[in-house]
Amino acid sequence: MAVTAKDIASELGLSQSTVSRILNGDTRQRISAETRRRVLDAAEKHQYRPNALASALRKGRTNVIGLYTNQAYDARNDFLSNVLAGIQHGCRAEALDLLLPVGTHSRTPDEIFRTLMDGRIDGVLLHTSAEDPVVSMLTQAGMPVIALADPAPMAPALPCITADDAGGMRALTEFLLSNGRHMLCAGVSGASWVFIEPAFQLTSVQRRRDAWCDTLRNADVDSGMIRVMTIPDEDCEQADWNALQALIENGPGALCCWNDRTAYSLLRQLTLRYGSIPAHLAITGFDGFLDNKLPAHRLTTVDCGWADIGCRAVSLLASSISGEVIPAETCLPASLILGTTA
Amino acid sequence: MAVTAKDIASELGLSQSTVSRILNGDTRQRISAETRRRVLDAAEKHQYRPNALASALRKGRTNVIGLYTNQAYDARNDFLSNVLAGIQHGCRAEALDLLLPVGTHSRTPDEIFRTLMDGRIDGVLLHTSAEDPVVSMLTQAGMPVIALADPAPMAPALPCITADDAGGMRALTEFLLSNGRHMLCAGVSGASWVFIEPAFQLTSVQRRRDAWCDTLRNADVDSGMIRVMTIPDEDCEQADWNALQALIENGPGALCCWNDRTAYSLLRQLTLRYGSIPAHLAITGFDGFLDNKLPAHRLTTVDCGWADIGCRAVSLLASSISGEVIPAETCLPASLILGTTA
DNA sequence: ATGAAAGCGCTAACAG
DNA sequence: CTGTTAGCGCTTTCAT
Repeated sequence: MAVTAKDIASELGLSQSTVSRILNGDTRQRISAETRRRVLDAAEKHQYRPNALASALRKGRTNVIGLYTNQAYDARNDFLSNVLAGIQHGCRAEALDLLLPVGTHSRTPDEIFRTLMDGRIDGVLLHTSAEDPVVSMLTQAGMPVIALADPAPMAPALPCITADDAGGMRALTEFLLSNGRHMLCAGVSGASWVFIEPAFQLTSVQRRRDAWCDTLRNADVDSGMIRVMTIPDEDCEQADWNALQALIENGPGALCCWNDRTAYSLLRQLTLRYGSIPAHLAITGFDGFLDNKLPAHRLTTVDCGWADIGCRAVSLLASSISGEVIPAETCLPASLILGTTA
Repeated sequence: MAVTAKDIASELGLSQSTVSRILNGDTRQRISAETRRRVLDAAEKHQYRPNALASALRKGRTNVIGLYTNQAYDARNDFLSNVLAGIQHGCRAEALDLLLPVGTHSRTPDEIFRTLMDGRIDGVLLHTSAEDPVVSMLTQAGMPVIALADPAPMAPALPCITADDAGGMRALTEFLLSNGRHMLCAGVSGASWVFIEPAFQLTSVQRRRDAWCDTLRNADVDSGMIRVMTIPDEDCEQADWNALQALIENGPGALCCWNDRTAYSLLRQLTLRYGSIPAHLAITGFDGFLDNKLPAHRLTTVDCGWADIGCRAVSLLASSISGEVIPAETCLPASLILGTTA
């Protein structure tokens, strides 16, 4: 059985509250150097460690935050892996621990809400869709919350941390217009500009698409050559390949995928269908998830710094927990990664 | 402020314990259907959720387990990513949540031990070196523990879960001998057999190396052609390339890397030095971490099912927590993955 | 400078 | 069938 403050107190003939006071380094009251030493020694000797549960119950503060995502955790999920690594980093800086309440997908919103609100955590990092009822339940209950990556349009009050979708996409598109494969340079007409996005709508998707369209229009690209193509999910296997094929075989073009996962699936499909990536195509992604094993190609993409975002999210949440007012949106810069696909 | 059982009790004119009893579904005592209904309704109405801290404090059971690793969590760490995914899965099955105590690297063993023993967790999954003092501190303190992947030679009592290192390596080596690139077939003499392992010694490394050596000797491979090469870390950049080059340019050979990470680094180095992977070489790894983006090669390796191991580890830990005796070692099968590198 | 006491919210033994 | 009581281990007034 673990040794308690009470044990130490009775061994030393002191009251438990005195022991607690000393061990907490309470500076407001004066304590005799003598007693302090005795208590500290005894604590050391018995390997005393305060019970975090009791302390948290009393203080109403656990120093644990939770991560709630509606995605199944999966080693293949680069986004989650990267963000999680950053969160861990941030937790260390803030002296917080991280609780991963599991099975949060595949349970009812109500159950999830209960799990999240059972007193074990001080705040929650959210990565879920805007329609997720859990979000509003949490905010209504007053749980400190930071949304990761996507501002929730339905809950404008929800603070969030994002990558600079617009800035990153602008940089990427300007690169394509000025320095990309020569067939695409601003002067060249006849090049097709295709933006590939998923059927589900996220704020980040919209922001990227809009920045892309705007940048092209500002560069006087013929709007007849600009096209947004929707795929059901994130995988280009499901794309409308009749349309895509027509575009591809018609001449030079840029296939701008809304994120890296879609870009990789596009590269895969092109390789399968054409034997290799047609040289007159520029393919780009967005996220900065580079292959760390055997890169057959280095994707041209935008580094969102997802790990930094995870880390920063924790520090924001910590501020929120301690009652500070935090900005509605914190947007971190995104930077271009020049690969070989554009 | 959250609504408590006491609130509900006073609203209904009942005692708090009655409320608690009903909400816990205590079946030992009979409760009037009438009261039950009233309590349940009130709980529902007020969105009552029991405080997990108070409950845990009282019961001495938190239903949370911890993961302690001496590695820094990193999105690039395939092992951790895979195991973590499996752990999450296992936690769901056991109705446990997972606490990631952070900064466990970069703190003193004593601090880590304190963090792990502060009452928040019922058991710990370990992934660390055998010499880590935290391990013996935990076992001595009676904390239920399962070691992941590597049996700790110093603490034979420590239950662990492993992949079948020997079986997997045997299957892999036999494949090389019988079906691999034809220059290596059993009949062909003059082929070099190199096992590449790290300077640090783990049980899994030894088991793999021994199974490899044994299988070759049993196949009557000239022991003069068998060689174990040590690299400082896991990266082949640091290998003795003079020796390696001599072997490679001397004729056909198999370069058997102790794990996938080393194998990928070897493939990278070979590509850098020779322009491509020399056709007369067979390269193999061990782990089953395949590239999910743009595989330039598909590594021939052994699937250890790390996610399954993570999942199973949780179920073992759950048994251990509830007092059951669990086997010293649980070894899960490993299976061959036939790629293009051997 | 230290002690006594109240209580965080819950469970579980014991009464009745 | 339900209420009373006694804690779990800690923090935090309020006394002394």
